Amino acid sequence: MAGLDTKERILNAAEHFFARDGFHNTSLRMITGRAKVNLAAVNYHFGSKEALLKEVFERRLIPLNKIRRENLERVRDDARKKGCKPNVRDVMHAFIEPTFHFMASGPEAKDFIALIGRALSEPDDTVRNIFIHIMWSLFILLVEILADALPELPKNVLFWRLQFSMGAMAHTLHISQKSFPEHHAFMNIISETEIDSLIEMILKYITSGLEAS
Amino acid sequence: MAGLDTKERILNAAEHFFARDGFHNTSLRMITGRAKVNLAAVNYHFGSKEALLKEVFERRLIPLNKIRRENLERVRDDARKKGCKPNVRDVMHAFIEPTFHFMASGPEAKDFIALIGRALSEPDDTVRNIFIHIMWSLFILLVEILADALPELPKNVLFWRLQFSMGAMAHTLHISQKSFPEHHAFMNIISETEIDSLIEMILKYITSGLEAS
DNA sequence: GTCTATAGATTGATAGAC
DNA sequence: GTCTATCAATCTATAGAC
Repeated sequence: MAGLDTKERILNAAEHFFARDGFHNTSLRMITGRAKVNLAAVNYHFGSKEALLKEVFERRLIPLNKIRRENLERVRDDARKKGCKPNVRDVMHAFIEPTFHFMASGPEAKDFIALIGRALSEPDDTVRNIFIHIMWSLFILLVEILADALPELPKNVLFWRLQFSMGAMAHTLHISQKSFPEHHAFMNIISETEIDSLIEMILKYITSGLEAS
Repeated sequence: MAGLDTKERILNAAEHFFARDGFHNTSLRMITGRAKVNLAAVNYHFGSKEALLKEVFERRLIPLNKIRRENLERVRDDARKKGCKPNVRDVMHAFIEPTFHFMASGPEAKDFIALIGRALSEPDDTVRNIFIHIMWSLFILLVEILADALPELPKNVLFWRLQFSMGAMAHTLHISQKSFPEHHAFMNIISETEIDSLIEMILKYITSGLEAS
């Protein structure tokens, strides 16, 4: 954190605590303490705690969603060129892969991944609304392409299966940082799982669930 | 809330706010205000805010898990009698159905369901640890029976697929009380979905994902 | 831009009268 | 068991010196 400027140090520290303890359970003093900046610096640079949270999300999600959108549009356009339906596995891969690979890109990335893994289920609507607002248009694009890929599936069934998939995804991102009680054999399994095989496993699971007869 | 005694009124009010706003974002004053009891009554009857949370969980989870355990053991014993493997769908039905049907049992039940739908992904470990401690032995039983049902599946793959299923389930319980941005057609789909068809949909999705080749 | 100091509000918990 | 009153700690946010 040495060479970074104040704003970035605050963002990194906030990301860490928001991910580990949640938004309301993190105080500005914890953040400024870890970032080694003055307490007043948060309000000087960001205006409020909530505006800080918004920037924590946007710093990572805007570039990440740009990649996801490009991936999704490519899958859709390729299918159109070939005159066939998009492949469900390809669609979900386009959506999922950037997030999971970002997770493996470094230790600070893990903080953020744990945060978005829980964003949909945050208790109060502060976090949830900021997250959904950023994600919504991309989610609609995903729904539309999946509807092309699974034209025979009733819309409400597609909606629910996509929600199941979002839940599976969010929970997976979330627990990648958590521990389990007792010294159970499963504990090691998590840490030993490589990121590529995890992507492979969740893609197979989700694709199978989405395509169920 | 009129005829109920103080302790039960506090439990109901706490359940409501813990589910809606989360543990740390709920104050004892909110709880006692809704329950129409004195502020000091919480510490008199429960000892602390955290002990109150524990009782909120236990009041519903202990009877619910008793049913789930009986269901699971019945599925396992039936399969043993017949000398065949347990059926994956039957196993997951035994685990899932009591929760979803409890959800439909009344308006207060919805508060609790939203709470456990988020328990696994709560920001801080207060809520999560209490929940996991109550659920752990049942979860292990579920894992063991599923391992019998899917003997050819590597243990780490089974573990992850079960985690995906838990995520799907938790997210589904959680969003059953939430709204989505904009007036999107999907909004109506949620509220119109009947509980039995929701159970059917999630069972089909999860079973298909667990059994994927 | 960074600091100290503090305002102003809210919190969980408790003491003690009734 | 229920009440009032209050403590001690915490929080976000800001004012003002440097």
